[in-house]
Amino acid sequence: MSEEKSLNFIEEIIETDLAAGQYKSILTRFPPEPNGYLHIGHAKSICLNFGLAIKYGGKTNLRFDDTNPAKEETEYVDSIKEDVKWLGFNWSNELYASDYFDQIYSFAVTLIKNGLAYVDDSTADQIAALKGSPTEPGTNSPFRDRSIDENLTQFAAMKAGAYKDGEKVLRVKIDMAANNMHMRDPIIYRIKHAHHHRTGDQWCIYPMYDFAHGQSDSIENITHSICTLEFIPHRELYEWFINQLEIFPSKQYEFARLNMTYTVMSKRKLLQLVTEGHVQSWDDPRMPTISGMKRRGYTPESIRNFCERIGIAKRENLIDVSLLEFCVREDLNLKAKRVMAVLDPVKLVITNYPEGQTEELISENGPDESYGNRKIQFSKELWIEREDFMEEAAKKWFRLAPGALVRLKSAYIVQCNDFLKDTAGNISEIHATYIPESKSGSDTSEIKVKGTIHWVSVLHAMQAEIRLYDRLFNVENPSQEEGDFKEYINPDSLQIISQAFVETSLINSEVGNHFQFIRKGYFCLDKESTKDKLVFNRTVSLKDAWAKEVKK
RNA sequence: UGGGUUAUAGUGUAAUGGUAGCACUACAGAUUUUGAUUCUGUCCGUCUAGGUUCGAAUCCUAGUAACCCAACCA
Repeated sequence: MSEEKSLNFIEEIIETDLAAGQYKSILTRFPPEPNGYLHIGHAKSICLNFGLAIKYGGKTNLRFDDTNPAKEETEYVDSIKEDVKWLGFNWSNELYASDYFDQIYSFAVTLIKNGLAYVDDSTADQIAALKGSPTEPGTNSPFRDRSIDENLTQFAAMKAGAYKDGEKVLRVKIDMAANNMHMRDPIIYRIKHAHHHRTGDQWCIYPMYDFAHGQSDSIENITHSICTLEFIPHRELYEWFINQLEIFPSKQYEFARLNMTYTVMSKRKLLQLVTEGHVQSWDDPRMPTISGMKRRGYTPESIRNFCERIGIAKRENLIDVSLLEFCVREDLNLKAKRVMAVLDPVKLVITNYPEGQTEELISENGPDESYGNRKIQFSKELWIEREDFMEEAAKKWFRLAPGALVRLKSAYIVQCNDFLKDTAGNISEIHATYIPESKSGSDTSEIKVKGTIHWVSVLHAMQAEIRLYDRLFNVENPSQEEGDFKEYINPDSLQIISQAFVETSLINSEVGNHFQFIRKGYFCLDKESTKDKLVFNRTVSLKDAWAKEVKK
């Protein structure tokens, strides 16, 4: 029957919890900070959190971790919601950490009342200096022993706006000698007179991550709070707050974030690429962002499948981008309508075909009948791919060359008998004769050819702009190289072909349609396309066995 | 030289003391009106050294390496 698929470590935990009756059902959350666009690494987290809830009959909240007004914007909130939906997931509740500011404030007051938090007047530098180092214990702040009443008064004054940014902070009283640096009296509230994208100017103090994230989890009754490895040291604090505040015991689990070859995956770096103009925008098709991949023509199914295949574990990883490309091809192979387009055109003249004659031929749209057929126009002069002709045929060359026979896809077999060169020595025109009885679908010629090439009729072709994308960086792991990661940007990551020719049927294509340009790759219509100027993005090339042969 | 986390083919991920499996990549072949797809096959692995055991990727001991932690970021 169905073979057991092995569980990842989080699924094992959940199954154990469920079997023990610890929870009736699970509740997960996807908690982005709205300070940038989502990337493929977030997709891994989204697929995990939503996927777990789907698998075990639970629910998932979308919660924005918006506790730092200086970095967060509504534009990012909107893009994040769009990207999660596009990936195919539905959240139970759209929530914001800022929804809980009142509640979190009262948690802080509780800690003060219990003698567990104090207002510290030290400067940032002083606090850092007293923090010690990983190998040396810290020192207690001189403000650590303020009275509860004084702390209460001062904290209220902080909230009321009596102080400037940085003048005071609220810290929690734990242990300045703890091995875990996060337990050395962490700051839980800071003063920031900044406009918040949702609460406006209502607050001038904001909770820190450690005093907002876990509290939000707990308020929502999140059962499994899943984050990435770098938060492991925060877990001890996460649990400390839950115990001290006696709130719902959400549990934190950590998995390894996604790294992928030839790209970067930090919002900070991606932001730089955008603001410094190395790419056009967050949704530039070369970006590892969800919106970039969408625009490039990747499908949600292929991304979800990719996330499924890479698995969930705790060790550092660097996933080969070719696995993502495989998933994209696998999906597009099933979905993309086949059409013909010539990217680097050279003219082929069928010398024995009647001048002025046009023929309507039938071509299949896909690998089987369910895709249907379409009509294509054939005439005396055709555009073919420059690389499909060789003046002197190489070994194992199946394409056009003087004297060689080749099939024009869905049309006739032709034989090349001449070619012309321009003054610069480039091939300017190729002459061939066609074999009338070799017509596709009713071939009685009994001629076998090894090569089939694509073409479009000169008379009927439409001009189009085609954008080819290559990897954004020319080293596997730009973040790990010496110096600035931007030194490793691939200067040729975008190639624009302004004079390509595509078949007429493409006039009706829409943004979001996927095509296979036969023998050239998968393409989609770009959002910058207009009726007068079609613009296509190459999503991914086809595997190319000949290119490999040439390399050898 | 503190604490934490992780080590399985080139990459990623299984095997929970009992035949080291799967996918991608690479390579070879078959089919093909896309040098695509599809199909078949091949190469390649348990961090090191000891130990326990009939039997160890798994348990024990000692090493080694990588990553994370000293933001009023998340």
